[in-house]
Amino acid sequence: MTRDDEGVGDPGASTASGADRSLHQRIRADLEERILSGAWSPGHRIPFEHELMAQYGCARMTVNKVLSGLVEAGLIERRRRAGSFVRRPVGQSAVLRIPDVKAEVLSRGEAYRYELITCARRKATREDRARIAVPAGAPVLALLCRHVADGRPYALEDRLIALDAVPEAATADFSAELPGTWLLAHVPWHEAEHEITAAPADARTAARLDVPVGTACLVIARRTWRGGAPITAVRIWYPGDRQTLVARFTPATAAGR
Amino acid sequence: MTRDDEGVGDPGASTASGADRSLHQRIRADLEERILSGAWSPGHRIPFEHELMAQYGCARMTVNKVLSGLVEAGLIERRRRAGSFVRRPVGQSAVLRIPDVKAEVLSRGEAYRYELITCARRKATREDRARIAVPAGAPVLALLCRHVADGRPYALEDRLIALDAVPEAATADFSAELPGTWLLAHVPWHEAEHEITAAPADARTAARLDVPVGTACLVIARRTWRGGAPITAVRIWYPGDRQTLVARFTPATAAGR
DNA sequence: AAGTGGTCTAGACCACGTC
DNA sequence: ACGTGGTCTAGACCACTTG
Repeated sequence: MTRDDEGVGDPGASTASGADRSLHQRIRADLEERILSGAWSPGHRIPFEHELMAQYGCARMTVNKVLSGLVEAGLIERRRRAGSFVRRPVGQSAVLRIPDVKAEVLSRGEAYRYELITCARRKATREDRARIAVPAGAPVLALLCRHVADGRPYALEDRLIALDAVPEAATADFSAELPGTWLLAHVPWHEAEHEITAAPADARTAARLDVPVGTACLVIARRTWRGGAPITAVRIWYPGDRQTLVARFTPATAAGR
Repeated sequence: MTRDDEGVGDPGASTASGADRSLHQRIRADLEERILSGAWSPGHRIPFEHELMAQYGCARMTVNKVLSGLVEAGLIERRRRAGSFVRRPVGQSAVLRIPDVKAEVLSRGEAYRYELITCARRKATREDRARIAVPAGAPVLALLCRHVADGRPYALEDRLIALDAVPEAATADFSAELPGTWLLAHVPWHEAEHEITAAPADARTAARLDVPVGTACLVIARRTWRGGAPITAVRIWYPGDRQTLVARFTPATAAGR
């Protein structure tokens, strides 16, 4: 009756790894291992709920919780009457984490410094409004700042903040605090869009980054909204030879978890 | 006793949006809406399970399923005795989806063509082994191919395949089928790493992409493993002025969902 | 038509952390 | 110590889908 009188469904439970976790966690780990190791390849039919019940000697709700979790994680899909099947990994798509600049530099073991170059309040120009969708004439804060690693320019940050959405930004001291950090603390975002592209450094950008004109740069543009209203738009220029974005992941992280 | 005799917890259920979904889906949508809209800001304490039970007139397991789902989605965190709280959005980090080249081109509404330029089987050179960690002397397949959109070179793909791991690749016809697609169908990957960088096009690459030498290119390098064994390493060069990677997401997608 | 998953209930005991 | 979440049970009815 209890889950302890069944040994069949608990392969390797006597080893350290299977100990002292909850039953549904052990079942989930078992199934995930089979899927991620390839033992159950995409399309493979997972045992029915009643079979897993018998194997692990537990109630149906318990295996159901596990299988629902695997669906939410994108590892399997379920069809009534047919069964549960291992999902094919998501196309060629992938997921990439972009750390913030300061954390990035510090994690490379280099000294970090930040410099505010310009900070101007103005009514949004036509050019501004192409970057951040505020109404005509709405006030924006335009920031230009430089991230410095071990004394060398590391990245250039060019940011607009919609002051209607974030009026407190007008009085914030961005020479002391990173704009990104300040915004995150004061205005949680709810939607964001990233655009990554390669572009040659124009004369002004090249001078500020201390690289030759035309140097291939990685440009990351991020725009964030809160409830549909634009908050900020930022472009970060990285000289291409110094910066790479790296991501490591498994299908589980890519598919939904 | 049943869930129908309670009106309090079901705001807006009479509208079309709340109809005919399961109870836990409606509860989840309710809570997610409050969180993502900012009505419940980060740190806010969500009602206790027993409160939600009363509000929605349902069993504890039902609200528990909802709250567990929100944890898995990274939207809340729960502490015994203390309660459930809205999570702070993940740092400056972000998530980016990289679609595969063919889907990318077709989604832009352009005609897609693919050309195999070279396909060579060889023992891994020192240079190959810097890209793909196979044993010395192990056989690899080296492919070079071009993706063409509306008749113009769109991207250059430079790929190595470990033949020890994927012997069937030796006999595959890569002039007919995209290597990436073929691999995905024959060898599901389990770990992958991406590296994104900007680099100037060297003479040979520039010629094959039909751009001036030195053009800033976006280079995406992807390596995949199966159970720790390398399968393939690929570099895709995109002329920077034609290609941008775009990602749109909410904290839920970034945090773990 | 049969069997699958989808959903829900009304209990229960336990572990843990805050009070 | 108390109340929270964590987990689990042994049922139940329903909807869908496939054979």
